[in-house]
Amino acid sequence: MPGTLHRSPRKAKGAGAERREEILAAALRLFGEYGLYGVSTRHIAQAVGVSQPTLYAYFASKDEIAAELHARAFRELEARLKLGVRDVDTLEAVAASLRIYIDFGLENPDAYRVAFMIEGPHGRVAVAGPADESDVSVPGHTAFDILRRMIADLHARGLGAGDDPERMAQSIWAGMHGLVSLLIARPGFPWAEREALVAGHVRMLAAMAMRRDG
Amino acid sequence: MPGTLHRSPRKAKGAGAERREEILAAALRLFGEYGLYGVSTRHIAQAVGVSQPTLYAYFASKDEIAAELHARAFRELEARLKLGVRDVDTLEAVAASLRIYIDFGLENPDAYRVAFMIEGPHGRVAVAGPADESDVSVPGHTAFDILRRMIADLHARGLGAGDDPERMAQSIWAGMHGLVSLLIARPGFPWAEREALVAGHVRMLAAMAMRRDG
DNA sequence: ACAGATTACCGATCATCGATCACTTATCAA
DNA sequence: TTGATAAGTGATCGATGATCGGTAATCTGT
Repeated sequence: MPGTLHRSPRKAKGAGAERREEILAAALRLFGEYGLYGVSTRHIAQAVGVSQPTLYAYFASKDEIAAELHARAFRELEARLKLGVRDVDTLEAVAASLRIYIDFGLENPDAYRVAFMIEGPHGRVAVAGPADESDVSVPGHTAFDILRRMIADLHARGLGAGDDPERMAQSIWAGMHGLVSLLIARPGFPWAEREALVAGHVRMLAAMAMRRDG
Repeated sequence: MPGTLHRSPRKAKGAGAERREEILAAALRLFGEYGLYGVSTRHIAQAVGVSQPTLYAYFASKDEIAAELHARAFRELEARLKLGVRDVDTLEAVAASLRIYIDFGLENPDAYRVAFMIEGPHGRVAVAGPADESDVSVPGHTAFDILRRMIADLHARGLGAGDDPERMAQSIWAGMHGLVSLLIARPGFPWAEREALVAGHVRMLAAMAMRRDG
């Protein structure tokens, strides 16, 4: 007698798309704690309270769950940057804008890890949507564009004149990603006090973005 | 009749510890190309030309293979740093020392990925030896110590006086790791010309390490 | 030359993994 | 009441990391 069930599916009416959110919430928590490859689809299903095949009614694969979290993390980061990056006339203002990125990563290590630090198939970072990263529609490019525009803004004001703005933006991005990813990946390292470390780091990067000498 | 074999084991006399090296070489190449979780123990065994259980005669687990590669990558990096980091009296000299780290990562992306970028069990970076990263015997701390001493050297000469040397060293390390890991992980991103990007990045970091203002 | 110990290796097998399948149950529209 | 649809399940697939008992080649001591 296969397929017999004694529990009642659909606990409440119109549970429709909420299951999908439950799955994503559980997956985000578990991926952050145990890593993408340390969590099985059965673990996720158990955390949600459904059977394992049920996940495949909402996602085509485990990677697609990670890709959705990846895309959402980028959208959240972009939303924060759009709200937070305003005037960039002083070093403190530039540093504050850069902190938005770093604070996002440190406050959402699960999302940041899923978005930036988990190796996907073939050693590449998992990307939702088109696989061609030169496509500006790929999540993450919008976030980087905000940084790029900020640097271009500074350049138009005659700051950071000696360097190509594009290169400078990439250097600054790398500087921010490096600190966030290391703080997340190596919690056992004897780091300096975090607030001072982050504050000094963003001031360093902001100063480099604004310096007038070559 | 189980266990029957028609090929001859031990092709040449005294092949003893060479198998271990063959396994490590194959694993390094495959991990770099397909990622730690994109390569199975059967793939490694096939590349070496042995059966899969044979790997377990030389390593306790797949993770131990990765851990050995991790430790070797660190030793190689440390050797390069010890040889290359000398006088740090000019900005160019400091930048050249920092380039040793970045060039190592870009020239050995397989090793760098295994050492710094692959998430291990429980989302932590896989580490050979003691799990306590505050232990200085952990691979990687020696490499960082060289950087720390260089920064302390600058500090003793009255450069970078405004900042805590330890914090500065961690910021610089993060800046280097960020660029290397992003260049490796996101090859499809529209990066600026690599040589100019790297040269500008290390000059930026070196300038921060040596600046006299607060 | 021979016997025992050691080295190096293999086929078979295990639990678990991501994924697919046929099937059942609950709900709703006609 | 009936048919369609949404939602979920147990059984099962090939592949994975790891373990087991057993075999063939080599070495050592006599």
